Amino acid sequence: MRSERGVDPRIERSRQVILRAALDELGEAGYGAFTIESLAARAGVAKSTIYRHWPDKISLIADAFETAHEHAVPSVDGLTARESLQRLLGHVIEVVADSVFSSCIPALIEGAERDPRLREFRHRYSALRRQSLTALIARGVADGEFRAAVDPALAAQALLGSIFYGRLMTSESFDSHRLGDLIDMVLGP
Amino acid sequence: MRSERGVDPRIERSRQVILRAALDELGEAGYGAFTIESLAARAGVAKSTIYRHWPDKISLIADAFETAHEHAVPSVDGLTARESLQRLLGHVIEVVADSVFSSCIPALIEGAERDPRLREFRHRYSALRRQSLTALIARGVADGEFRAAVDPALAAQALLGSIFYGRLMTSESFDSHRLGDLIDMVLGP
DNA sequence: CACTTATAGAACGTAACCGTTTCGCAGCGA
DNA sequence: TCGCTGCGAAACGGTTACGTTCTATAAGTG
Repeated sequence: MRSERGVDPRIERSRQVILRAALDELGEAGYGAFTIESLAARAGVAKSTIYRHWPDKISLIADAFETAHEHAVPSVDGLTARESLQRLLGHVIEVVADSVFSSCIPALIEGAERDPRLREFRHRYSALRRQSLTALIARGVADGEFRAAVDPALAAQALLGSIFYGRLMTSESFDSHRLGDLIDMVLGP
Repeated sequence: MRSERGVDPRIERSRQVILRAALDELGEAGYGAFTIESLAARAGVAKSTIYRHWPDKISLIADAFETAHEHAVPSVDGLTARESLQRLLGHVIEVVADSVFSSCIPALIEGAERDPRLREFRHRYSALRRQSLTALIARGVADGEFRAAVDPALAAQALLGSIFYGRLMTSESFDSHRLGDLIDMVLGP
């Protein structure tokens, strides 16, 4: 038995290479056409290596999403609620418009429809972001920055919904130049 | 050669049975796991019959969406813009929350990512609805029913986005009791 | 009724992917 | 250096779906 410290680095190295390739593959092939064999080819790895680390396709995909979940969220220290919103949503727009993760969103939605683990991840993923937005909006309402009648949770959903709707149902992503207008419209002055 | 009028009714009957079953299958299995063989089994039809009507899976799916596209949109004659919005969006909420079509939305999104024909359909489908909403909102703005600063297109996207975001990224669909609040928040008085 | 033809059902070869196993190698820790 | 073990590569049988072809049936037409 190996000691805790002296873990063979090949294990983690393989894991990272495979998980990264998994997101690429998922974005290109989609949830249904994602296969272990094509992943192995893309990652430059033997099929048996993948099966040594994960029991099945679902575990691997769920793992890949979890691992990629560490986002660089922009700092909002010392900003007004409106400025913070502008910055956070601007970041969402960027990520949703173009990133490895972005191209996986359709696959995530499709996968979440079939598998409870992906559904759980998707829910956690969206809930976290929505909650922080909601808290921020609530602060803005309390400070008189936004209209008093605004329901923070509903507003957060409208803002995020605008961005995701563009990505998922139309062919263009949200135009970041209109973010200010969107915030004004939903939250008022 | 047959006359134009005396077309064999078996053809159209088969088409309808298959297209209907295709939506069911698409909703249950998803875009990737959709197969001709499982569709044939579900429709109670021979595989060869399907291949006689469509050259491949994509054509069939695109056809199924087109055929199912005839919606019963509620009448909005003689209503104010706000009342019309309430009714139209209420209908969207119903459809998105629960219908054969609803369960196909994830598959449509996934499929649109892979195939230009489905992308085209999705775009047309969403654009139509968005445009009629936009026109309605513009009317409300012109009539002073909504805030003057409202951008109709942006508002339409925010309203629809709220509804679709709930369906696609969270586990709950939009609560129709909050529709009034949503409209008030986005469009003011 | 006699004809045409769409369909059901079965069989076919092909291809992809499954998940497992075996083996030789090379990177690793001690 | 030695022993361990993760890895690449290849092969395996099994399964599923592909798209095509054939035949008998039965529904439609005139």
